[in-house]
Amino acid sequence: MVGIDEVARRAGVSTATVSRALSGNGHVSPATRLKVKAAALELGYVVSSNASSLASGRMKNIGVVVPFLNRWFFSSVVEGAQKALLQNGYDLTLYNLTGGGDERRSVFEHFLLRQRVDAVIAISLELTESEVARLHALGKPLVGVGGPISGVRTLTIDDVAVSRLATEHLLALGHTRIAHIGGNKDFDLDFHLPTNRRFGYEAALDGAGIGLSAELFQPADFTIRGGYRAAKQLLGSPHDRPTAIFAASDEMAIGSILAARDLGLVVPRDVSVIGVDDHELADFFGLSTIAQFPQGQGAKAVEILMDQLHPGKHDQAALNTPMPFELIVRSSTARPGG
Amino acid sequence: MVGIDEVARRAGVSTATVSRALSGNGHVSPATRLKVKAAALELGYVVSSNASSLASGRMKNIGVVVPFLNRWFFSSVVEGAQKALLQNGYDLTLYNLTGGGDERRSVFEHFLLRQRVDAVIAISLELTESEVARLHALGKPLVGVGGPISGVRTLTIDDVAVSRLATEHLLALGHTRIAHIGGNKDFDLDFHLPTNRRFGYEAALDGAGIGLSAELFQPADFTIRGGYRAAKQLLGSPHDRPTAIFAASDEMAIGSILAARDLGLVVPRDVSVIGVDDHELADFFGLSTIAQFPQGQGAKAVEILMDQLHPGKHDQAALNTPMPFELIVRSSTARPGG
DNA sequence: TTGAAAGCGCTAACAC
DNA sequence: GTGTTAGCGCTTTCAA
Repeated sequence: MVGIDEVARRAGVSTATVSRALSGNGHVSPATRLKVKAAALELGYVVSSNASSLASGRMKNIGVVVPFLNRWFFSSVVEGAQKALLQNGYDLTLYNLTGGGDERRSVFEHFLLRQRVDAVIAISLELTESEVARLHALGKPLVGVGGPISGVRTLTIDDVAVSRLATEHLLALGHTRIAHIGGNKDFDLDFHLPTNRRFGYEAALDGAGIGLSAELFQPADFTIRGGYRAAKQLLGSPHDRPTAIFAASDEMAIGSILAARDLGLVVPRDVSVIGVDDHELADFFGLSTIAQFPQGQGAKAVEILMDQLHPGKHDQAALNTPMPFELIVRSSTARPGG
Repeated sequence: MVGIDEVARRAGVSTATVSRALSGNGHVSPATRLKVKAAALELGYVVSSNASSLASGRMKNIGVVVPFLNRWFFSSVVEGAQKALLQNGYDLTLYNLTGGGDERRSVFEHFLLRQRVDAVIAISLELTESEVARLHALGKPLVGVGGPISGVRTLTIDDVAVSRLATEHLLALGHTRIAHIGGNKDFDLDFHLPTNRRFGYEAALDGAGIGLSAELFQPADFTIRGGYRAAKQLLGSPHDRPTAIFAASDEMAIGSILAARDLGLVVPRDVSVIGVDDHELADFFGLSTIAQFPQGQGAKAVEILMDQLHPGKHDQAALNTPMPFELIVRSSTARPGG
């Protein structure tokens, strides 16, 4: 590996100047900078991140903690964050908590502590108090995406508004018997969002002067399979079948569409279905949905961290921008009986 | 941050001894080791990975390069690798090439070179010659998973055997008009496996004395949507409709099942469908498939790297173990007309 | 604007 | 088995 001193010699300057020219910290005359960059390029020099980090205290590395990796939302957020980090010259170190237990503990008690990251992004994570404490003890910037972490700045769509919008879309079409498939209590512990989505649904019905009825709610686990089961329950009822279903995730909505088909119902003629996410499969199934943009959320998280890490370097990101969402109407929703 | 010298003072030993006791390198008396560990725990000491890496040349970090993250196979491999790395005290730094172009170049020309990783795992990546050259220039262990990299040890299932097995399953059930949905040429450039899967299919038919016919092959892009389109083409044919479809991925197989349903065909009565992967949705759709175990592949890649990084520490992993696969029969395959 | 030199916190010879 | 000490390769005062 070629080191900084070789570059210095080649460029006829000191190592200090090379460091300044390449990192952009401190002033170097344009001429020198050019010489140094040329020398570095010719020699194929790349800084040793360890030496640089040790000397400067900057790691150029962000830790990203996720509870799962093989779910659309999580991997999309990571993808968005990765791309943004790359552009800023940062690495992304991934900590996947799937499996829980020991792994989870060692991530918080060991891995995150070894001075390897400048900041942490926690995705849809419900953390214990001691975990939050450890994170704060790091003394490093921390931002959450998609899930509430007590005392931590979190990027998330307004779940109440999202589900209200979805429900209002159905109401506007003329539906009055609207079922909801949302998170069950177990899930709630980890995400909290199911509850909020339920609130929005209830608020919308309320606003339309429609009473809630318990048999129009089914809990499920945010998967296609879970949505399928829940929808079968709702649609199998011989009396007063709902004419529309609002599922708190696209995967559950897709499960609902499949359940409807298996019951011989035609979507949207017999039942309308709307989800939340704009999952990659939503388009294929013609699913109406409220899109959220997880990659944008990942990128935004990075932007905020960069602001904190390099104050003044970027335009200060508005710290309380709510994340955008958008109703996308496809072919799974229509007027009842239409 | 508490440093090694504080621990040394607290334990009444030198920093060298602390280093030895904590890292397990070099000999320390059991009594001393205990004292040191206790002191470290009390003080909440965790080594600075930078200082450690700089001094030792070991990064305790593996780079993982993936072309996509939000596909089941990739995220599963990463998950498996992550878990195995964690157990070995290693971090995982992720490089996602999605988007290609600039990002891709900077990963190879910058990020991987800054001495941050001890080794690299490349997942299903078709690399250019110059990229392979750069990787080799790192002088670090390198292992591929699921895709062929010229001159690099790669972990993969035997695609020919896999597709032969799938096809033979259909043949054994009595099918003779067996269609195949495989990769198209564009995809081939990146993966190569489609071709191999097609070979196995052809070999199996050949072995059964059944001639190939061009209209029984449809290219697709490994997604549900692609499989759906391809299957519509195959099953929509008014004459000599195939009685079975072997799709080179579960996602395409699921697309085929949905296409069959939309055409009014019943699976498996009118058409049998088999895929490859054992995707998380396979079970839900009752899909017969050849399972591969991506998490196991990720874990295996780590095992091999650990062997190379710490010779003698682990049992030498047999370097040429082919990755396992397994026929899983569910309800999407049956005797023709059954 | 540039150079000299003192560390950053740890590991690994080398001595004892 | 343990301590002493010289770096690892860079960044950053401080002086010039």
